[in-house]
Amino acid sequence: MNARSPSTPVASQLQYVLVAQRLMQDITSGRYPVGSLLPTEFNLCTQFGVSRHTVREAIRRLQERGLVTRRRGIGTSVKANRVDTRYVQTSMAISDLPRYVEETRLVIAQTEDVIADAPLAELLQCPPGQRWIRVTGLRYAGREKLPMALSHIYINAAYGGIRKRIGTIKVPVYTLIERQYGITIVAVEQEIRAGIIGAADARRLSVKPGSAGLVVSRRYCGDSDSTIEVAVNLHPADRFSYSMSMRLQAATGSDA
Amino acid sequence: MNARSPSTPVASQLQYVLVAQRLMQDITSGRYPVGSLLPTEFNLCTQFGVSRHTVREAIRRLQERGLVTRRRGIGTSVKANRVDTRYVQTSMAISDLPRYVEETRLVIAQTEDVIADAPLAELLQCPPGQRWIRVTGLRYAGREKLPMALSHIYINAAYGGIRKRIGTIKVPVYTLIERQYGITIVAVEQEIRAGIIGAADARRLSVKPGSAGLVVSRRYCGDSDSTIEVAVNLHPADRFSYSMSMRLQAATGSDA
DNA sequence: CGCTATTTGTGCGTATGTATC
DNA sequence: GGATACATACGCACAAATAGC
Repeated sequence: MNARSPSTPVASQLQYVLVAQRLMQDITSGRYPVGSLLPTEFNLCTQFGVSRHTVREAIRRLQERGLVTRRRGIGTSVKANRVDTRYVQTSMAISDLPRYVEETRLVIAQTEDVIADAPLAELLQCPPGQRWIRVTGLRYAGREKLPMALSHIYINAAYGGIRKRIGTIKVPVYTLIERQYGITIVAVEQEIRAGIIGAADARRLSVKPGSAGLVVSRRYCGDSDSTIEVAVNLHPADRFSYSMSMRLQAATGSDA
Repeated sequence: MNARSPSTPVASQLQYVLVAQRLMQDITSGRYPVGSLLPTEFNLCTQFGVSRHTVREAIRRLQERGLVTRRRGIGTSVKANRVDTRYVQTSMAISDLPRYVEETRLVIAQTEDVIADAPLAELLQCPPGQRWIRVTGLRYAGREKLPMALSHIYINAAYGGIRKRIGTIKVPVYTLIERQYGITIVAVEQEIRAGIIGAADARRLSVKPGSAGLVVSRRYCGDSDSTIEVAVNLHPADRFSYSMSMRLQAATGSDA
């Protein structure tokens, strides 16, 4: 179709893209060194023969990539001469830690004391023989009839005081612990894997035995990596998916 | 939890910030639920008594925060109703994705042109009928004999120039595109779900048909949410789990 | 100190292009 | 083809921050 050389980028007919590309070239080539000022917007307008709106849209792209900063009354200064993916911080919004709990309700089926045997100690990352409380229940989303998950929540026996409050209010268990014992969850480790739902769990979840499920295990850590709570949720495959998005964080122009 | 209380004084007199705040409130409050469409730009103009330019600037802020996506001819749809949580992912950011690829090798089985039908267009978030390139292959970790994933990579036909280079070097496909076409991946959306591995896929992965698998779909977005690449990986449940850790971060809260 | 010129930031109006239904 | 809705692009005016006189 078009005999363009393989290394040539597709030509965009968009004015502001063209201007942005030209400026990026001029920055990477060293025509506008790091620390120097770009020509003024008005200057670029006449230079490229486009409106100020277009120039600003082009510079906005440079700014989003962390190449320049703009300061009112000063101008647009070059901050970097290449898009550096190493230090570009990716902030991500996890869709559901608090929201997940707020919009679902946990119906508790069972609460029992357990002593951590070897495999459980592995999961909880605690020495074997420790006492824990295991809460088992079904989690429902909104007014859905079918449960979205079968939950097993393990609580360190040291925080057993919250036992009676679980399920009574729409607050995550770890928040209950944080409030009552004045501690803070410092980190969360999460593992997601797939699994087959066995006969017993399938009956509780109202799915066919042998169907696929998503197992989400979360470990809530306090100071010095101590395990405060571990939640294991088994989701039927067709009732839950885990999604998240990561965005490039635009460098804030403030050179604080 | 930095929800703005109604009594909080509004520090900014900027029109587009005010409009953006109002819209964010209406999204988080559920007036505009996730999946619904925002009023049209023209509609918002009359509603807030501002110009379209201002409305667009406000919506741009929502877009930068990952709250909405805009599609020409359709409208502005709500993607999420919460800007941020207390937790920020530390272990697996965009910067770590390249490493994942470097430590694995992709053996390509097939490369073909496809036209996006309705379901594929949904996955790729593109209009139906568009041309894409689909690369199918098996991904191996280290020197393992058994593949860790069956990969389907969809590449926008506009970036077909990288076709021959895939698999030849240990670099992610999206990096190839970024380099050759001078564009930047601005966001990544990821979805994880469970599924049953069918007969054909099971044979390629050397697993028993009907066993469980983890499906990880990643969508790499360029500017204005355009889809540049989509990668769908099907992992046998016993060969892969997705883990990450989040550490508490001081609430950003900075709306500035 | 105030004043002015410069430069980016905000905001308005309008027109046209393009994708979707 | 027409209606709708976002995308691009032009123009203009004024505000706010800065630097220099």
